[in-house]
Amino acid sequence: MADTDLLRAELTRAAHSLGAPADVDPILERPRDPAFGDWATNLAMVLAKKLGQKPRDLAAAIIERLDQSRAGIKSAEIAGPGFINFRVASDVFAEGLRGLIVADAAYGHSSAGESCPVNVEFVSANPTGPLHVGHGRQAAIGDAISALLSATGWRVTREFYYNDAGAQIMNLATSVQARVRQLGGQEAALPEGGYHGEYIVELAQRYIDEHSTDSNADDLDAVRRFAVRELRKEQDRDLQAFGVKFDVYFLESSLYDDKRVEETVRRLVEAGHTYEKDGALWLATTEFGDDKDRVMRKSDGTYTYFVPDVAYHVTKWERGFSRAINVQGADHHSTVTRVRVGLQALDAGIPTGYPDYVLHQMVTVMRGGEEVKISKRAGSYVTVRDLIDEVGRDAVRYFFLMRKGDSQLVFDVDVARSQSDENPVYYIQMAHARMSGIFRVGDIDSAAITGDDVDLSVLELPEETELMKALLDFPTLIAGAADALEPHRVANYLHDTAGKVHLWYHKAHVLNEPPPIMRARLVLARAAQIVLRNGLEILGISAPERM
RNA sequence: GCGCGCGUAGCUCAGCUGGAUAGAGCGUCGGCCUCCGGAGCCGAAGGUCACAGGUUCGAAUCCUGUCGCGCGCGCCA
Repeated sequence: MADTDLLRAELTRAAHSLGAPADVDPILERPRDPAFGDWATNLAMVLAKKLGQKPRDLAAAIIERLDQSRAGIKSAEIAGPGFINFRVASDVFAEGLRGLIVADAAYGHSSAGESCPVNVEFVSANPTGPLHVGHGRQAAIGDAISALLSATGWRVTREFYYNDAGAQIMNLATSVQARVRQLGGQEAALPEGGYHGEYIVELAQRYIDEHSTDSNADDLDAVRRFAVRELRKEQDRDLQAFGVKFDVYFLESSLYDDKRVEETVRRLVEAGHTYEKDGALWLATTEFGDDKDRVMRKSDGTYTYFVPDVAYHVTKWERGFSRAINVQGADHHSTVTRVRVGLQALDAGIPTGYPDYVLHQMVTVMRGGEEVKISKRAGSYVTVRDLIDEVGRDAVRYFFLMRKGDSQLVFDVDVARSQSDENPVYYIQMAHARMSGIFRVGDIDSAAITGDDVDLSVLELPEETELMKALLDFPTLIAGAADALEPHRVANYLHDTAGKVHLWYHKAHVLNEPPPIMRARLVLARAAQIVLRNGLEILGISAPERM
């Protein structure tokens, strides 16, 4: 139903009749300057060389062969070095708006994913402390990617992987144990590389309160179970406050319980890519492009983290996820090669690029013009909870999503918490609230607006045309953002579109205008409201009716 | 040293997978409140797209090199 399909088909037909290869795929884009028209194509320039003609001559020939009414355009002009600029027939806009309103909550959605299962793993924090800002960025990005994939027809499973089995968990347990003993008045040093955050002391105190028979924390296993359980609860609370829900929580420890780790080692050995050296078992990852071989089983008999990671991804594959996406901080990028290589070494028919990775760069938190590095509770890092408490869920989400993942992000707390025009998230929400306000003040049921029997050709202001174009671009934008796994495109689109909404709102009154004008503008207001709401929905940000 | 990412306005960043005169917000300067909410709108100034080559009709975008910043490079996760 894309409004460009007809035009593209006509262009293809015209190009073929001029001798273009069978696989021509005309590209249509919005000209930078709206004065050039509604759509432009570089088709003539692309074909000029192949057909041995001058671009402008070719453009003229293409236009001549175009059935303009069938293509849904009212004019086609040659410009510059050989662009063809089009103006669409006004009923194309009208039909687009009506279709938008009928689709309502489904507008922008598609069935491109054909209900294929996809696993999106994100956050995956160790249960050794509160979630930090990096986890926050992952949570926002992972959740938005999941929403984008759902909207484009994929069957999404949001998954959280708990590293609850490794050495760092023992580290946590002994850290808490030391704090318990300190609280009991004993000399007890934190272990090497132990956790220093204030939250460890809090955990120790609660352990004492709840375990009167073990006031010296001699039962290290009990301490471990207690600490992991409490920290998982705390992480769950933070994620809930952030509005993120997971479908599956996968425990690393279960891979040991189910013997999947050993099974994976066995299969790797069987596949013939392993060898023993210095008392350890190695995987020859260099055979698959890694820069050095990796240890699988240490000389002390335990496994490196890499083995359960591979075993874990085997379960994703075996659970039927032909597509898997991992959202991680760039500080983990070395695992990308290793996991993929490990899967390849199994010779199990898993594709080379499995799983997909979306890596995001580091986050810097600024307050008062200075970098914030310390959270009192967590010690060496700022927590997600700190940010949510200070600036609110919507602003935190937006700020984590407004930038491309692969550039570093500066989170300016002062801007995020300001309730003014400095703050882009309020700007977008305000645009939505304004559209809602029109219906509220006019006492009109927005859901009853259909656009049927309304003459939309009276929407003639340039601000109205620009707004309509933006609204009709939404499905393409969503498809592109989902395809590229780049939710920041949605954030930027919404900010841009909100600007067009404000502009129009300022320029054109809706209520108390002559009935034909008012009815047409109500349709536009309804369409804008739907697009803003659907876009915010994908980002996990609320769309308030009033602010 | 090697690998990955980044370098665009004073600051924070977009730039739709190679297109037309380089875009936004903030900041600076100057305007607009009988109004469906001013949490808004309009205008101005501000650029060697890090640098040097290359590819082609056409490069911020692709390739090579140099410089700078971040992250990673363990029988840690």
